[in-house]
Amino acid sequence: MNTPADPMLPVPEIPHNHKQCVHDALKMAELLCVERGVQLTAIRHQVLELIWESHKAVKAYELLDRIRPLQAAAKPATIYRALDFLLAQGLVHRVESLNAFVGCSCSGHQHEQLLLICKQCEEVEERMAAEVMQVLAEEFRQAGFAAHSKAIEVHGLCKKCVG
Amino acid sequence: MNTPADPMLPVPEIPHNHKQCVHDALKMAELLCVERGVQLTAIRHQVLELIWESHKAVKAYELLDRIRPLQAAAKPATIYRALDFLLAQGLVHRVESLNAFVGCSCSGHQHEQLLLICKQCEEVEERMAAEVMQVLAEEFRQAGFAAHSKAIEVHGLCKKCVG
DNA sequence: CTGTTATAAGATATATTATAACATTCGCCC
DNA sequence: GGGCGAATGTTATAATATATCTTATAACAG
Ligand SMILES: [Zn+2]
Ligand SMILES: [Zn+2]
Ligand SMILES: [Zn+2]
Ligand SMILES: [Zn+2]
Repeated sequence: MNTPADPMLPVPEIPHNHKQCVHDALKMAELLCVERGVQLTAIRHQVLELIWESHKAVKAYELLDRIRPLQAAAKPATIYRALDFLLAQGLVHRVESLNAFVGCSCSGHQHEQLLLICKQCEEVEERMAAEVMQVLAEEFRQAGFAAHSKAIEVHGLCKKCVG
Repeated sequence: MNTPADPMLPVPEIPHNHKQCVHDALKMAELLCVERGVQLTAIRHQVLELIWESHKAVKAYELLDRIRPLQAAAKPATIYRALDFLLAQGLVHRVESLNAFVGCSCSGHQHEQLLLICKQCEEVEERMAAEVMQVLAEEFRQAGFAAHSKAIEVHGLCKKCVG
């Protein structure tokens, strides 16, 4: 259907093929939902797809506007319910400091990563940051704190934009 | 004025004298504002005092309700402007994951700490977490990311509540 | 004192984000 | 096809935040 990138060409400067990104994320989501016996309904699938249109964080009401061509009757609850589901399944992250949502690029694994949020291009990079998490765990131990969920959100300029 | 705690008594179980907390925070705020040549006006001072009533994060509209006996004409903008000022001066932190605000217990020094947010008692503990910040800095270096501001917010149970 | 500038606060309206509550429909099992 | 729970439709409203325009006040220069 779409012209695929020639796999023989060296592509040193293009860090990723976004179509592939989206495809992988959706396939993974479908797989995980089947495995877990939960329903990735049409609306939920559409919302996930809309979130994955870019690596930028998307606002709930932006999603609402963008889903209307597909779901004419969509209301805020339509979006928030889909988001609740996707968050519960770990398929998207909420970016607390933006009141926005971004696709999770590692839905299979552990969650609670480091989010690097670019002020310029608005893209959000997710990183496991294993060492950070480990040192953080030690800090909790010292503080006598039993952590349930963590959000590490950093605003700044990404590699591309820092020039 | 207030009965001071006898410094000779061992106080093993009371971790802090909150009146002292508040007093120190307000004095520090006044000092810093003078040093910086910015105005800690009556409204700003009152808002800061209200925020320091406890170590819980406070919502903007709670502050609005609570400032009305003092400022009958207060409107949302009254509070948000005061909060903007206090945030800019590093005198309070915004807790992104709660849309709420908490007094900064180290206004003098560096900012961007780790916030440990208790689900039970709702108190927020602020920690410098120097080692975490250092490892995080290394992570940014690897990612080629130029960090401007960070928020590390962890929800869970604090020492007192974890039992 | 008076004009000028800058900052703060008052006032009104509105934008943005999120949830509650209840009705209806859908998919599935029996 | 009847019953059940999950998902969605629908309406209303709550909660959070900002924009804009006006008025007041302080600091300072001429
Ligand atoms: Zn991509
Ligand atoms: Zn960027
Ligand atoms: Zn205290
Ligand atoms: Zn607690």
